[in-house]
Amino acid sequence: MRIASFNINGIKARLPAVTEWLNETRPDVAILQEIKTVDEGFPREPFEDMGYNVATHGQKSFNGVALLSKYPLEDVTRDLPGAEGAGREGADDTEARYIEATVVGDAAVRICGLYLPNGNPAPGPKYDYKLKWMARLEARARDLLASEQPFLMAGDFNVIPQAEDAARPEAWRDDALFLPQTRAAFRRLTNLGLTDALRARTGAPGLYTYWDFQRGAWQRDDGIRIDHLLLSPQCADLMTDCQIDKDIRAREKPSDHTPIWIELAA
DNA sequence: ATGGTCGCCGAGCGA
Repeated sequence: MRIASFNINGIKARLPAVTEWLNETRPDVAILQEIKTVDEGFPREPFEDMGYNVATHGQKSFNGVALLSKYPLEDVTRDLPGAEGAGREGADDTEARYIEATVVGDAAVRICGLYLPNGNPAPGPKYDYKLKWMARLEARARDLLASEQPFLMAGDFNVIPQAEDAARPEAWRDDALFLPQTRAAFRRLTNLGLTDALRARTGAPGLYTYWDFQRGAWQRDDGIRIDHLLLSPQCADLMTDCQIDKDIRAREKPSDHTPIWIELAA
């Protein structure tokens, strides 16, 4: 089972690029971030015509996540648990950043698709929201770990885990993506026993998933690794490959991110 | 030091 994650930066602008990528790489499951539309605005038909089941959690203009799967999407849930006042008016998290579903191939895998808050500027309320969100994600990981079912958390974490994950780490020193508190919160996830799939496969530096549209970042390979696949122990046992589709970033009208994928014996 | 680029939509915000 091949599972890919891709921050597409707007489905309305990216539909041709996304369908081309899917046709070429044929992932069984695609985890999308920043669809930037309400559910009704998401073009389900092109994906359904390619054999994908579709589940979205959208909002107007910003954020939004989606799951595409050749297997049925079972027990779909939206929103990360733990928001204060969740489900009521005035709840403190109204942003569409999280979706979960179970897919069953040779084994059942719980898929958690996420678009973690950027958090800039830091310090400030946006950074506080990011750290709270990461604490809620840790709590969700603890609950899923207790169930001992294979699961993975995948998406745009907006976290540069270590200096080697940036071409110019000094440029990110005061950024919400790289501040010590951010990296510590990410480390709490891996310390729970979740495996950073790409790092488990290779220690090579210079592997990035995002290059800014500005300042010729792509041309200079001035990138950062912020899109991650974190695997539960039972899921990591099944991994046979993990790679970044770097060439997608070089195409016409690209997203500023590029896909990352894993192959599971499931 | 500043400005540089995208996508959302139709002004400015978020990244």
